[in-house]
Amino acid sequence: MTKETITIKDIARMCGCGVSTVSRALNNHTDINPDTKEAILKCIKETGFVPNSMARGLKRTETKAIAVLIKGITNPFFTGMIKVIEAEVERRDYEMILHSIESGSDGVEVAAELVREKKVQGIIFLGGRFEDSGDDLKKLQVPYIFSTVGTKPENLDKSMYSSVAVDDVAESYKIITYLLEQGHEKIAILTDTSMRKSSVGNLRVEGYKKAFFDKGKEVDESLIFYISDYVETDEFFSLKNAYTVIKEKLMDERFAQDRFTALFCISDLLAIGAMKAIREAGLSIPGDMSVIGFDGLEMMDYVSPTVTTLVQPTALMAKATVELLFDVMTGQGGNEHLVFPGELMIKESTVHCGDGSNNV
Amino acid sequence: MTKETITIKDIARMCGCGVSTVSRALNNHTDINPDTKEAILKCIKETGFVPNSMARGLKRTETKAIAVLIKGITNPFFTGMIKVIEAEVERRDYEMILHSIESGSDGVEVAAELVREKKVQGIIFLGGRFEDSGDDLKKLQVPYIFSTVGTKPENLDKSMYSSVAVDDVAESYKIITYLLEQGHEKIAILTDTSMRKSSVGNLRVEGYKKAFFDKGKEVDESLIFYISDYVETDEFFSLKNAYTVIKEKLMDERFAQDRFTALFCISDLLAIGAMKAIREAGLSIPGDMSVIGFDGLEMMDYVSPTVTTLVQPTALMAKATVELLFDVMTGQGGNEHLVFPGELMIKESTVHCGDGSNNV
DNA sequence: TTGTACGCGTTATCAT
DNA sequence: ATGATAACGCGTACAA
Repeated sequence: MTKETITIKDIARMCGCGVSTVSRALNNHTDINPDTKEAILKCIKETGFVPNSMARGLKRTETKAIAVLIKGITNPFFTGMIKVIEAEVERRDYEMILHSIESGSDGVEVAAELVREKKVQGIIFLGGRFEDSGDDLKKLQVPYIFSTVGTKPENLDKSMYSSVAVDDVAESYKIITYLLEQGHEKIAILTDTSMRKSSVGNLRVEGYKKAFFDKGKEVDESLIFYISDYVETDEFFSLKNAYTVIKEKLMDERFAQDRFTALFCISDLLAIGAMKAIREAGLSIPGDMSVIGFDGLEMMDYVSPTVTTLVQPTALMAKATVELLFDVMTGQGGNEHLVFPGELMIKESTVHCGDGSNNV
Repeated sequence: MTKETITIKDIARMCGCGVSTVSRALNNHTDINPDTKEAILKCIKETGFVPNSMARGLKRTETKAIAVLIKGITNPFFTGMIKVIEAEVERRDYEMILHSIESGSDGVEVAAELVREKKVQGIIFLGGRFEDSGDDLKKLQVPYIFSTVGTKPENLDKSMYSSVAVDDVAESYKIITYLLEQGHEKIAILTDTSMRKSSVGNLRVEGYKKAFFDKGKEVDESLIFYISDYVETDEFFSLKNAYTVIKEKLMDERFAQDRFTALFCISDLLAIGAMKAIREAGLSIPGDMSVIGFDGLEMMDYVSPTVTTLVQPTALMAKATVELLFDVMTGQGGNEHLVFPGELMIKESTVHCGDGSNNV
């Protein structure tokens, strides 16, 4: 029952050779007689011997492993990317160590620990915020890449890391321009927080303002809804938060003549939450209110009405993330910053302003 | 820049003591002067020293780590549980090694590897199928628990493992009974596959049949929709699959007089997909068709109409999973099989048969 | 209570 | 091409 742990020494003894020869066979070294190698490998297979990775890691400088640090594991947007990343990493015969980062921490400490303890060769940060992590990141001894992270570290040269993302400002600009061209004037944006300088949310707010500016329109700051003003949580991107905020907004303005006619939510999940509040206020989508999300979750095409959203090419981005990281790891290339184009998928939740309103 | 790796020796030298004293301080040994211990811990904190887990694992028989093997990481139902499990494991000062299992494999081999290489002390299987894994599981040297896994291993005594789940048969029975009492007679069920004997799907089909039987009604086998009959994929629980199957079913039966009036989808995701197909067929929910899901995803309360679903107490189940595993690991208790009660949350998607139909 | 020295299983260096 | 041996960083007898 209790299989005695079999070591490299046992193999050596059984094969009548030294441990170093066995090690050579294990690690595909060239300086070994093919015949002895074959004999050893055969013996290994028979005994079912597997090298102890602890001992291996203790001695080896490098392990074939990378780490993926995900902030927000409940977000379908990220889990969708994990699947692709996992496949890509496995294809390269590397191990992927997956770690979920609790809200509050940025995970750089976890990353450092992973480098120290598990000797991972590279790190993928999936989501999260890193504006204040420059100094900690500098201590990281391995290449790292920010994938779909809007908040790059300040205080850190761009040549020190790689990144893969969409252009948040430009894509947001695209969205708002579309709404403006549909005749919407009072366009609200639901974003996370104004507290951090360079969050994804603020980048998208930047695009929002830019679009207004370029059309020669003024921005109504009161139409920028910050979730952090209403709820006390780190998990901004929740259905409930969006619901709560929009509910309150619509109560305030319900009887105002000039309610906003379009709402851009900076994530699809927020859009789902917001839409419930809009419906409960007795407003029809898109008749009374156009809604746009961001991410391109599969789900947006399955709810009713289907939701216009900016689709991020997640599969491509995930692939590029792994490819870029490995290129840097193997020295085949330097750090790069890849920007992928999003695509605005027009669905049922948006119409020309005034169209389809429910006053039949 | 390049922070030289700091070891226990460095700490010993800096504190003017031997390595064993440092080790004692690290591992909360009793035979150490509280003062020296404090001084050492202070020094450790200042230097940011962290013991190398590889070296530690090489020496130690046991590592404070458990593994969580998740099948279907894109499923919000599971990721929601991960968060709780993670917190609970951390609270016990253990490391949680998270591994996503690709579809096709049951992950038992991965588990064995984790035991061998990472020396994990216990394993949580989150989702998946294990009917044919009995023999492989027997070789596992550590306690393991199936959490929200409907397909327990055959050919393996129940005292060999623990489990946490709802009673799939009973909860399904509850759902169908409710529909029958609402006057529905032709009730369809959308399930995954008939190929495996004891899948979650088949357990729920069993409850479905039982409910009919107990009401003295006959089961119409043609109303049991198996996704595997229509799509060739391992990922049965996808929006798209549900959509495809129900779309086809409604095309077939659209003009039949006796279309089914209620649909029970064995997961909430399937319900979302199915509802799109139902809407596209020109049918109203719940007017023409009542729909019920299973799992209790938060999202079900945010779509329109809100969807009646059987809520699984995920937080409780996740906590119980960790607690039970640790009890077995520490020898504080034997293997157990916990069954949690689900709760049928009635929402807008279900009505009494005939009520609210759209022939105004 | 504390320090010294050895061993955990593997890889890398060196001699042969 | 091969084998002996020294590390890797830590835990722990054992000695003091």
